[in-house]
Amino acid sequence: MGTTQLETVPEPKYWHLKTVLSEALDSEFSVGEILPNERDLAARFGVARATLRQALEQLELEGRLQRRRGVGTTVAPPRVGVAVAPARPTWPGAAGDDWQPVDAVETDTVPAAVARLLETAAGDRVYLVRRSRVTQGQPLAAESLYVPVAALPGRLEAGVLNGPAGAYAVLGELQSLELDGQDRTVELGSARAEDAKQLDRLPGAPVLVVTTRYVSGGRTTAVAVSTYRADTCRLTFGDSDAVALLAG
Amino acid sequence: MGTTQLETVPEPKYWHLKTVLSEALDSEFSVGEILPNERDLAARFGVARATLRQALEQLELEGRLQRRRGVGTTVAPPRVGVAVAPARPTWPGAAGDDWQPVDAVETDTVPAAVARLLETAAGDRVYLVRRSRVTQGQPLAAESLYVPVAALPGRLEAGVLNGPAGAYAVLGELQSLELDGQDRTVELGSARAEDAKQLDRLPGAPVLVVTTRYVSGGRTTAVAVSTYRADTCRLTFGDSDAVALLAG
DNA sequence: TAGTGGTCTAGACCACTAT
DNA sequence: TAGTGGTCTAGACCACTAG
Repeated sequence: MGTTQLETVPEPKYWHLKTVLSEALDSEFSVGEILPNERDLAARFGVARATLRQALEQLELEGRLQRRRGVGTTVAPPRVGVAVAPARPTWPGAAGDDWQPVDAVETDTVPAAVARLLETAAGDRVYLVRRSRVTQGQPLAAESLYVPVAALPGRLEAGVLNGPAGAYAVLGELQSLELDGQDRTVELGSARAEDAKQLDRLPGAPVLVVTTRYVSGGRTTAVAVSTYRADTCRLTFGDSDAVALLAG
Repeated sequence: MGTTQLETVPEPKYWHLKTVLSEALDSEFSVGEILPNERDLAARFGVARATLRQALEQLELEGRLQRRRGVGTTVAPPRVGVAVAPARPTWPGAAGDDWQPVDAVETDTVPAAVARLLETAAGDRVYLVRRSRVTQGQPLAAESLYVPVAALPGRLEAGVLNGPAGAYAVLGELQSLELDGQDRTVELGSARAEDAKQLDRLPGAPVLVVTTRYVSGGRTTAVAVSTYRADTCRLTFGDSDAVALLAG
């Protein structure tokens, strides 16, 4: 201990900056308020714009900020809690789910990861149903539901598939099957171009990818890949007993 | 259609780069293989290093790559599926869970979000138990478990709290209570310095934050905040029926 | 058209790991 | 000590939004 020198912790500037900004957001800003632009902020803190942006990116990742090109940076509202797992297994499109059918097509191009779950071979035909989930005007999630054509009792004509009506048609066929169970995985991903558009984000935006496997008759009958905006969503996996106890 | 000009889509360079690299990873590299260093890669693709890094960051976020300072960039193995929700609610520390107790302390500083769930007031004493989850030598997750001192039947002396033994002591007290239910939320976060260290990542690394609320006697008795490495983990929420069917 | 965030460059230096 | 990824700079231009 021959020196009084404080332990030199070369904490990165952007990290320190993030902390400072985070505290400022708590104390001096309210939800929806617009921050100064990036050039001004960088100048105010005496750092390059790229460094400032690194801090802003982290805060956006944590759901504290919202940035929109051409508009500015605003203080984000708290994340929305989104119920992901219903109390009891149900098919997608069952009464009471929050999804809006968008369209449906028949195809044979299936992501490798999905094909593995469905145990389909290359070239097998599947219905692809696209849906979206919206609350209070804000798009929360986009979903692709894959159902092997062979898994449904009736074959749907290509003519009826277009648009939301087509999506309803496929979902309707599903309800006639008995659902034995389902399981889910959650992982981090980045939005593909198509999803990004639907989510009102730029391609590559961080998303929480929920993969749901529906089991019927001893085999996987459908797979849903739902991508939730990671900046605005908090996924909830409820236990109805616990919820009931606290609510009562 | 008066022009043969292809639609000019100014796809960002880093996005295109990411696609190219991603395909190369699929076809030309195997797990664990070392990529050329960033300066060489950037030169090879004719872009600035910062641009190349933007593409690598995305791929790392998606779990395709693993980068380590001073070492290099390697092709990551597929994400590990981590069971997050046991078939039936159990207290943390119950027989068979994968967590290793690290230590425990008594404190009155609780994150605001946790205090809200526990319905504790400022100054209320809580036990803070830290645990970690490891598979095959790789740290997967770090956890902070908060239990109000008032919620446990017996008061633990400060002396017994240090180290893993202290953690076991608190967890042991919990088992004596009846667990009515639990629920969980999953959201994206960035690793705090302490967690980052435990996870062998840099501060700010993306993590999946699982918040579990344990309900006993009609109130929230404990809250666990578990942070999983987002790059290496895929959280699974199993349905034992479905799993049993597929396994059989 | 003015102002915003998004992309990109060509450097520099630092922190860390392995030899 | 050499080589890696991590941080940082000071610019430039582009894509988008709104008045």
